[in-house]
Amino acid sequence: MHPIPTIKDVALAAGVSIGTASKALNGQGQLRDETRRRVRAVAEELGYQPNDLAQSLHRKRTFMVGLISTDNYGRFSMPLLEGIEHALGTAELSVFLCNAADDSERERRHVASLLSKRVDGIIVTANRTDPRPPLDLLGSRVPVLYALARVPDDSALCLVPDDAQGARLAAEHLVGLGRRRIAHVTGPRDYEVVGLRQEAVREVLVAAGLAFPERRVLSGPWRATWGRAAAERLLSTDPDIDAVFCGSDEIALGLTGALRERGVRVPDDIAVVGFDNWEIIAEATVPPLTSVDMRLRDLGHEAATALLGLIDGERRQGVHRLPCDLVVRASSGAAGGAS
Amino acid sequence: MHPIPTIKDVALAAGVSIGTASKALNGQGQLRDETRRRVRAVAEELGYQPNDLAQSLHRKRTFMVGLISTDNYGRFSMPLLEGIEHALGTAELSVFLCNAADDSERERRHVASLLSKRVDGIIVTANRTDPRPPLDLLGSRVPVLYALARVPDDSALCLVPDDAQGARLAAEHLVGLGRRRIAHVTGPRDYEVVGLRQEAVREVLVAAGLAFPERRVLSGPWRATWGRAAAERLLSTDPDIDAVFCGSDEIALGLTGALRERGVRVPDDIAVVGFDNWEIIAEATVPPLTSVDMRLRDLGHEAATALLGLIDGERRQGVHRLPCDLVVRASSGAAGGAS
DNA sequence: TTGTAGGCGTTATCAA
DNA sequence: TTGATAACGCCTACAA
Repeated sequence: MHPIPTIKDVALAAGVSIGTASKALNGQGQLRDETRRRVRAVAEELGYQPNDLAQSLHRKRTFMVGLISTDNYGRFSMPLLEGIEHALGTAELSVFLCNAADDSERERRHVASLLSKRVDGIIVTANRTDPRPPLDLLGSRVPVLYALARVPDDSALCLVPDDAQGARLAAEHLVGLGRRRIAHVTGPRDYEVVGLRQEAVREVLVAAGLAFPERRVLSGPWRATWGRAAAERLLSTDPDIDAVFCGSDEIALGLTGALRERGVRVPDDIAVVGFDNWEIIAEATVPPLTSVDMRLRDLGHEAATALLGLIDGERRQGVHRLPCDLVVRASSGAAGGAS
Repeated sequence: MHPIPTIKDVALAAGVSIGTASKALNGQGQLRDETRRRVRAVAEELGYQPNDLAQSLHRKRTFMVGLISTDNYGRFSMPLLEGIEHALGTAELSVFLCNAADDSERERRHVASLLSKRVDGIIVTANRTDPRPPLDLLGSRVPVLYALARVPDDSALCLVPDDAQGARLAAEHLVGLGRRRIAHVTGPRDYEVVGLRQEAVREVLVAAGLAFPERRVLSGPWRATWGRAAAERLLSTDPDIDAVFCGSDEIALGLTGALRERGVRVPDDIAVVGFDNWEIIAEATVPPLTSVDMRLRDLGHEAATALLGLIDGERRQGVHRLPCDLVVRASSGAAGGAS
């Protein structure tokens, strides 16, 4: 039994023709019950596994999709992957992993390979939602969906977190807790989300009749060290702030640590809210960090489901922004937040 | 051009037979140069992409491999994935992602699916190196390789980091810097690596004529909060220690933060070394953390390469332990470590 | 130098 | 109720 048994072997062993064996195994056509059972028994015994390649050749679907990621499996990819893989897995689709690592040449090669394999669709993921060039489909018409990524093309379907809404959640949370002088320590200005979130915060504060002067928006790298530096700066230039909304949990971790070392009590003196809800970081923070959750796993799930829709001929397009959650822990000083 | 062009379309458009077109495209057989060129030109123009499924059907290789991960894309998966995908990508192999999430039923289904697709091989990854049940191949003979995972089966090929050697690096580093009273704050005892590392540390200390009493080995969860708790415990029960080797960077982060808040200077009073070299964490630590690097990306690369070997008929087996690195930063107080 | 025919493993149509 | 036969898209002897 060295060679993998084919349907031919099954047919032979069961004493029927190939066609009959096929019907028996797929429950097609009219067969005597006994025949069907016999064929199936033989197949079982031989450990017969239908050859997907041959099947795909015949149907017009392969039940395979490509997943092209343009970042190096960063922190965001994982929950996204999980959601995608979960949704597709339940639909019995298989996923091809392709890491293009921002190299457009590799991306082309991956696309070519996927097309050769006749995947039913492609999902493109990135680690930032700023527009990227559309995937070059090499003339093909495969359905494509962008998750946590955006392209300038209006006919494309893109799923991204609703950063503005997430920021609003955070700001409203702090305002609702009575904080009046809120600072925003965020990432580099050339990230679209930095602008979106900042505007959202401003709207909330203005609506609450609170000030939000320029000096309370501090922009720097997405790192813990920047959080520390920002803490120093805030304490020296704007010592009366009572809350900080950070653009990432890393920043919040650094900031919180620096505040504590300076004797500032969190959340009593200054409440802190992060963004990303990266559990490891949020729970390593002291006290544990209230943070905005982009629900990337759900986004991945949604993306996969939407791709299935596209494959089935739906025509959705445009940029869809999925709502974020706020996960409340102790750092913001909300009642019961002592997680 | 709605339907994807096949070689038949190319042949037709080029005015040759299918066989001739095939030869022209693959550089087989004897053809007039002009014919070859013409066929290729037509193919190019039509955007012809050979159908991999059809090709795979009669070569005996699909150039696809399955990647089964049994953890939920944890932190270790990322570099591992990267290494694997990179190595296989350069070899023009495609990777099927399968997250079994420790559910043996899902694992079976994934294996069945992979076998149906006639993958050339399978890589199994986990997040801990304790023995797991061997993959049930459903009777098939596909080459399998375990990366960052181990099975009790001696004929299997498993690649894991050399935790003992890594721990030795850390211990020797500290001893070399003159530290004499070294504690080890590590993970749960039921992890194999916890025992391996602890033994390695002991050997190094004993060889250096240093004591390593039981009370200096503190075991708990792999989390920052445990690091904090351990710091308290050490300061109260064993206040004269001058170095701590932590079982993970998370633990080290928590421990270091707690030490600083207690007024202990790191590294002057107590040097700290972590394990994992998780950059985000190591650099969020104050001061930046010296840490053992398991070189997972290399391990992934190695794994993929080894799998290619198995596919080509090599017969490697057994557990191979790949050496770790020590990445020196400021927390251990080594000269020049002020990264 | 090129075309034909058979096969890779399956499914579906149509006779028998 | 079952068995040929023709695809699916491609490759490779072998024949012309």
